[in-house]
Amino acid sequence: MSEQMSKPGGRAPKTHQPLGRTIWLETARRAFIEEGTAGVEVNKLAKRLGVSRGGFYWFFKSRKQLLDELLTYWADTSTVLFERVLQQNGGDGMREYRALVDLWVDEKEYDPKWDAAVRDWARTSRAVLKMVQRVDEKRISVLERIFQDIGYQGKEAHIRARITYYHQVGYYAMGVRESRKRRLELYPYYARVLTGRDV
Amino acid sequence: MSEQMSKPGGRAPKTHQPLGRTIWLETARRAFIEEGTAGVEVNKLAKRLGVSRGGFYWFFKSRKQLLDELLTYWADTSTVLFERVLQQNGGDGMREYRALVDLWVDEKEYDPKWDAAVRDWARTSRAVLKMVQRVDEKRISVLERIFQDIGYQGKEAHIRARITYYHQVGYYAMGVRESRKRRLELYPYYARVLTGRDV
DNA sequence: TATACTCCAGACACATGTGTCTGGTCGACC
DNA sequence: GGTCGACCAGACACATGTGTCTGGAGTATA
Repeated sequence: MSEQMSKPGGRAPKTHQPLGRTIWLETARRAFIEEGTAGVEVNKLAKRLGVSRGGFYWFFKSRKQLLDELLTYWADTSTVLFERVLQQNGGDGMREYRALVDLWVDEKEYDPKWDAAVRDWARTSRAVLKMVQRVDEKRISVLERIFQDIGYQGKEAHIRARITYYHQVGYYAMGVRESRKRRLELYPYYARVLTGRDV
Repeated sequence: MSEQMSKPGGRAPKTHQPLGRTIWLETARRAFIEEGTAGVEVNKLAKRLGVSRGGFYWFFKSRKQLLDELLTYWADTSTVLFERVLQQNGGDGMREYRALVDLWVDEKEYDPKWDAAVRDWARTSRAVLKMVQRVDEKRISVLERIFQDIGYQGKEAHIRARITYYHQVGYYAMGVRESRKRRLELYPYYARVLTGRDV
């Protein structure tokens, strides 16, 4: 969420974003992850919150506006984690690679379901597709940088970045459910193929 | 499509599949690919066909039955193409690999959008997810066989099969749009990483 | 020609979604 | 204590979806 917090000072000091708004948004996000856009219906959200729809339209102009905000929310928060990997492991390619995989396997900060739901949405909406593609490009360029740091040049770094990223997207798109233990166990095998280096 | 054929006895000659039924199904399939399950609504299908909904319920008990048939239809037709690759290139791993990639790049017989739409659906339906996972397993075992034919043993063949398949699923899930020319141009680079062999 | 069967149009009853509007409740301020 | 603004309940009008039912066309069969 960008900046609609609290009311720290007086009655409404300055940008008093009323609390209820973020609750609607977060509820919408959860419903969206579970059921896709079909789940983001004012009726259903109100039922989840145990209130009537009356308040919703005080915060949002329409259901469409809510969906738009959901998308920009995702876009705003979806690339920072990737870029942080570069900042925190500057230069050491294999360390960067490892850090990224940890991010994926942990599924704490990075939520693949959030990603997958947006990707579904993109299938039936041009605007969403464009947004998702911009995010994907950014992420792939991060991966490309990692493979460059590992020692690959130009096109090979790019191809390895794409294979690694597509592979990851496919993994989540397929809805594979493996234990963390097994994923860590398989890690070196994947790493060897994808990085072409011993691990 | 399992077994809702005809009415062999009557005047309709033999297996006279009443034409209308397959038209409804095929229209549903197209709508499903374009808009997901939300597009498979009797109202919209009727509008597409320029008729009223009256006839639909003569062929189908309900919208749910139509969706069920759509799923089994997909499952029945979705693995045969993969298995044919093995049958037609028996033994020669690199030929098999090449044949499979041709299948993917051509997008004539194999329709990735049909796949992607079902995968979206699986995100919000347990039953569909199970079906998709069974199909994925079958396909991966075909790929595993290919990598075995290339010369990899046990776990390595399995991992390479999974990377290749996940990569492909991710590619389509991301909605990448590249020219056939460019995909063929990149082919050797991918092949070298994925097969670990020169091409 | 009479009959029977396949298939469709359109009305009905019902459910569920959206967005608007009116009338409140509640707490913070003067 | 009165006022004002943030917020919510619930009714309304409307749209769109499902599934049922009735009354047919149209065509092949007897």
